[in-house]
Amino acid sequence: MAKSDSFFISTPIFYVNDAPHIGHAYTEVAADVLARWHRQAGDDTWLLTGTDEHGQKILRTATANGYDPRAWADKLVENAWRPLLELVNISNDDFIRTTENRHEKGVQAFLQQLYDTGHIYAGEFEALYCVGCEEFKPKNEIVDGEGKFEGQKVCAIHSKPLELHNEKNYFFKMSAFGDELLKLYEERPDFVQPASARNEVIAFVQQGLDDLSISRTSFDWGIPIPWDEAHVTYVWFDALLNYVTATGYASDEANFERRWPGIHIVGKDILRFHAVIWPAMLLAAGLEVPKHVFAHGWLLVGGEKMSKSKLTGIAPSEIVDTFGADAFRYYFMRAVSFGQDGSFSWEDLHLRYHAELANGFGNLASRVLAMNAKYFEKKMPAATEFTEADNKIVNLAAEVARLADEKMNKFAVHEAIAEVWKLVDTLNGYITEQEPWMLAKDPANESRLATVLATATEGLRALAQLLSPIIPEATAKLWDALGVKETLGELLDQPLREAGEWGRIPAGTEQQALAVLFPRVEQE
RNA sequence: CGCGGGGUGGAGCAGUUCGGUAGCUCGCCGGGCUCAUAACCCGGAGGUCGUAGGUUCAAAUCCUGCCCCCGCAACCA
Repeated sequence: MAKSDSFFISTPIFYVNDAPHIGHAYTEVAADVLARWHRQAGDDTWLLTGTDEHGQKILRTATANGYDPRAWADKLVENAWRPLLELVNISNDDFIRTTENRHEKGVQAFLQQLYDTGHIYAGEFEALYCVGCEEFKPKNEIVDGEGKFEGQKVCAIHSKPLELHNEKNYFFKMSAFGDELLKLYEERPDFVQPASARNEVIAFVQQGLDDLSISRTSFDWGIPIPWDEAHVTYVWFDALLNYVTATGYASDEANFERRWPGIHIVGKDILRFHAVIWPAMLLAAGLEVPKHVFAHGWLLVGGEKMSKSKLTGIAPSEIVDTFGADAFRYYFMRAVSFGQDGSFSWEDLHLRYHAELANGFGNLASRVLAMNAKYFEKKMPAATEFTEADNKIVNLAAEVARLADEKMNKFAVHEAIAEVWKLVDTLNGYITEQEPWMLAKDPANESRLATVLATATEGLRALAQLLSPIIPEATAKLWDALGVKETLGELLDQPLREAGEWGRIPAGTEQQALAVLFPRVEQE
């Protein structure tokens, strides 16, 4: 069992052939925010992401473009996927590609183990196969063709004719694990989250599980089955194993011990693979199942799922170029209930950016630092006696830090942010009520003025800490402006769960000018 | 009888697990303030919680029927 403070979290590995859109970036950001939160809270954190590069479709696209598949994947990884991570500031600790040696060796070791222990058998398989799905179709996904495909059987998903394939396949005896899986869902209600996803998975498994064909012979772009090299491994079986091959399965026992089991953040479309097939594979191998599988929702545009054919697919750079990576991260984490579908619109983005980031947080930082500069020569004022109003801020900061951590632990990212934002709003109100500009008019009030501004400045410090997992760029700027690097250290080293501790900035600390954190963006 | 999500003031959402004065953000109206990114603060108007029944002292929340929207079937998290 991994140590209790181990926090290994993964995104799905992305199919290299896809064009990155805001949905991919959304998944990455969600996992990244959770990872940054836990990392900064002091947990032994590891964020994994990567790419899925095998399979018939990739082979076909590569060939069609005049590349060999490996070079094709290289190109896409470097031109599309790694840049996506940089664009939205993903702090991944590792990036695994399924074509890497460490992965292929691990997959083969896993297969061999399952084969040796009788979980894999050779079978003759003849069934209707969908090239689009890269799989033989179960009865319920085969429908009668219409129009030009009249009289043929077509795939319910792709609406294209199925091909009758007959091949020797190796099968994973997944059918044997139905009861164990149901027991797992029962005993660990938080294994699959949110609850709607769990219900779906349970209903699916209750229908009974078939064995899973895990090898292919019709093409060779994949990982060879170790005992029969005429076969390559089915892409999903291959891809799912990335979570363990990346953390040392069959290669680095100590590291594997330290990281596994992990937490998987997935899109709801690939929930079954992660909540059914994957744990069954692990159970067969005698390994621990994941801690959690969390399925997030879709981003909808104009009330519908994004679609390239309807031109609603949006490249993350379109947003980042205008509003910045922080705004991208903040917006999707705040505006969408994590686990549910969320709607995206430029209007809403524009609105929230200004109301919450620019007017709320950015302006708060700006007004406080401006007053420190104006009334205390750019130095941290020395607080003296606290009034009830000051104490309310102190208590709220501690409360908010506690609740935000609680919410983050439950994957309720949107609620955690809402908690922290209470401090932003309350501080803005506090300043208005305390009227430091009035106090400044009479030298007799100097000590009160210092206490008010010191309180507000400590509030900014707490906010910088609490928000750095979500908006790392802006909070880093704020940290610099607070001038606390020498006394408190780097922002990313600030213990998150103690963000509410007060009086940490020494009086007299020299502050720097603060650049506008969230510049206003003209409506197009 | 395929599976799933959803219908709450103008917009977007929370609340539905364990029934008990309907809440948040934006927008709108009025006022305050001037430190600040024409920002900030306070107050107000606006909803029979899709619909028809049922259970209950009490239902957005539980039960039943119905209507509507959306997703899974699209190279797409």
